[in-house]
Amino acid sequence: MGEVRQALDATSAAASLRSRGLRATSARVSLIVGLSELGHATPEQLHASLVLRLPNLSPSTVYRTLESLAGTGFVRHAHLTGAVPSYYLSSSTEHAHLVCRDCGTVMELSGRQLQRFVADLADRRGFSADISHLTIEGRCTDCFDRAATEPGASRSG
Amino acid sequence: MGEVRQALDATSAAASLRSRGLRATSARVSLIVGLSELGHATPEQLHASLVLRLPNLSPSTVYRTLESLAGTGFVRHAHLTGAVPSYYLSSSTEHAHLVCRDCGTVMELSGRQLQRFVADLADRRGFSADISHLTIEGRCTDCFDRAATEPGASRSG
DNA sequence: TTCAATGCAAAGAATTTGCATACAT
DNA sequence: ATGTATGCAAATTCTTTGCATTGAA
Repeated sequence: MGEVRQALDATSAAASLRSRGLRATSARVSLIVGLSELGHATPEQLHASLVLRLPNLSPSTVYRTLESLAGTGFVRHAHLTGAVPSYYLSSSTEHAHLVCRDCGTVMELSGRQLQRFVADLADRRGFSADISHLTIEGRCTDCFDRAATEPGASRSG
Repeated sequence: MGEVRQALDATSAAASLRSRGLRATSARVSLIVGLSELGHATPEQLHASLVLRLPNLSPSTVYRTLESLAGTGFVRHAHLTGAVPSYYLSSSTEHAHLVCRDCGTVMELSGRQLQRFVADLADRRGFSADISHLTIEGRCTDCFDRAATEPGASRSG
């Protein structure tokens, strides 16, 4: 499920915040560190995770902080689970997401791997795709094989 | 915004319902006709549109009916606007959606046009993509050109 | 007649907002 | 000291559920 990307420590999280003109409060620093550990998380998931350490962290702070961080480009969101936005640190290079609908695994698809497709779309349709918002649902290798092996039972309904 | 696909008349909507073992109530028939006119719509949009003609159509009926129609494959949904599912008649062939984030136009991208990309994904990542859930955000030709012409102003603000 | 489908209203869940306080700068 | 960011609680919004009734078959 969660792949650790770059475990961001509190010190550099604070520095990043200040460099963007945001205050390095403990809630905010914890939120960034937590998000870097989780990889991708919805506001609720993030709050649930952080509240274990910060018992009086309020949901509204999580919502507001994520929005504020998204405003400065510090985090981005994609719609990995359909309804609710999942946030992730935007420090890595631009990428789309592959989401397995059976096991929930999230994989990244680099811009390079999408290059030809994006160019094709521009040529044929005149459409300039924003790949950082792109989520591709489907099945990962394991779940695909499993589904072929055990016909009838896949997972959650 | 809305492109008319195949305007489904009430008679054939009723017939389609019955052939799937569903009852052809007036609310349900209107919902299908309305959806075929709108092309893509969220439950709320659809209710707002239908309630003009059916003043006491309740939101819950729209939610329940869409779910029931989705269960029989009569409609599908995609996440065109991010948070909320947009429904559309699944009568046409499998396709993904291109959504312009500036003007909101929704275009279809046929499975054929995605073939190479999907094959690539399978080869390189072992990922079996479900293109009917695929939504690609970006800018259509017009909005792209407009953004280039009028720097600074992108959207209806 | 029978039971799926509906409308209504209440419940629930998720997110936003108002405001006094706390705390980073 | 200053004003951003926070916690709390209330308010909103969206969606689901319970239940008596309607109406398609």
